[in-house]
Amino acid sequence: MATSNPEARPLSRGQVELIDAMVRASFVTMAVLTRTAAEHDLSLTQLRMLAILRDRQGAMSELADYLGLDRSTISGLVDRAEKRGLLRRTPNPLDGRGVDVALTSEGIELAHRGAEQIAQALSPMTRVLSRVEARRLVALLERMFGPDGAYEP
Amino acid sequence: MATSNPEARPLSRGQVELIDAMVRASFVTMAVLTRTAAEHDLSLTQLRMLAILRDRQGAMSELADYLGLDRSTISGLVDRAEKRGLLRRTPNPLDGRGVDVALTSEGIELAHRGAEQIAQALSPMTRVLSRVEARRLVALLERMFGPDGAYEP
DNA sequence: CAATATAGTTGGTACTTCCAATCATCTCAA
DNA sequence: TTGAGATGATTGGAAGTACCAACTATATTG
Repeated sequence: MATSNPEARPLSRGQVELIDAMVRASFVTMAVLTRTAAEHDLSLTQLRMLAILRDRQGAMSELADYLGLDRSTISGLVDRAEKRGLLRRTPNPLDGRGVDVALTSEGIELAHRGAEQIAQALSPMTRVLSRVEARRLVALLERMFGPDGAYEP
Repeated sequence: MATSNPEARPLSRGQVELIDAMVRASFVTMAVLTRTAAEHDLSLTQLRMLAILRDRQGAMSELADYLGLDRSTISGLVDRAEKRGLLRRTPNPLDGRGVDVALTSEGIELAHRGAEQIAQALSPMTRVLSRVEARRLVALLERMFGPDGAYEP
C-alpha cells in the first residue's frame, strides 16, 4: 500500500533541516504532554478531550471530528471519563438521537490544572528564549501551522 | 497524586503564547506523522523505532532508553516488527543475556521511504517560509530543544 | 409513509503500555 | 571460587486506545 512517491518534489537541504528540527521538537513537546497527563492518570487523548471540552461543549460526533477519531472510540473515551466524574452526558433536546457532553466542575478544574502544569513543564524550554525571540518563534509557527485552534491539518 | 503546584512560577503572556503555539504545532506535526505511519501499517512508535535503528543498532535495553519505554514494551514491539521481517534479533556475543536488534534490508528501505514521505507530507507547511525564515526557525527550535538527536527531554 | 441517512452504542480484534514475576547470565566480594 | 545480588530480556495479566462492522433508534426526504 502507498506506492513510493505519487509526486515527490525534491526538498532543499534547508527544508529538510527544518522538518527534522520540527519533528524533534514535536517529540519532545509531546513527551512532556504525555508525562504530565500521566501524572493525573490521563492519556494524552483524554487530556486533549478535556482541553477541547473546556472551550466548546457539544455532541459526541463533534468531539469525534475535533479529535479526528472514530465515533466508537469516543464512546469508550467518554464512558471512562464519565465514570471518573469528569464529564456528563445529556440527551440532546432537539435531536432524539444526539448526546451532548459537558465537563463537570471537577473536569473543568482538572483541565485547568493540566494546562497550567503543562505550561510549567514546558517553561524551562521556552524561557531560554528572549522576549523578542519568543515572539519571532510564535510568528513563524503561526505562519506554518495557522494562527489558531486549527488542531487538524 | 500530584499536588497542584510544587513551585509554580508565573508565566508571562508571551511565554504562554509561545507554549500554546508550540503545543498546537506539535499536534499538527504528530498528526501528519501518525497518518503517514498508518499508511505503511505502522504505529508511530514503530516508525520511531525504525528511525532510531536506521542510525544506531544495538541492545533491546538501549532501544528502550531511546524510546523511553519499558523493556517489556520493547519485547512486544520488536516481536511484531520481526514477524513482519523489518528487523532481526541476534544474541549478543559478549553478553549471554543480551539481544541485539538490527534492521533488515526491508526495514531499512521502509525507514527510508517513511522518512521521505513524512518530509513530503510536511513540506507544504515548511514551504511557506522563506529560506531565511526557515533558518531562523531551525535556530530557535535548536536553542529550545537542543541541537540534535536528543529525542528525550 | 417508506426508504434512506445519521447519532450513538456494542462487540470483536489488534496494538500499546505498564507492572510483577521469572529465567538466564553476569559481576563482585568474602 | 562460589554464592548473593544485579542486570537483560521475556512472559503474563490488566487497562486503555483505536479501528471496523453490525446494530438500534431517531430524523429526513422523496
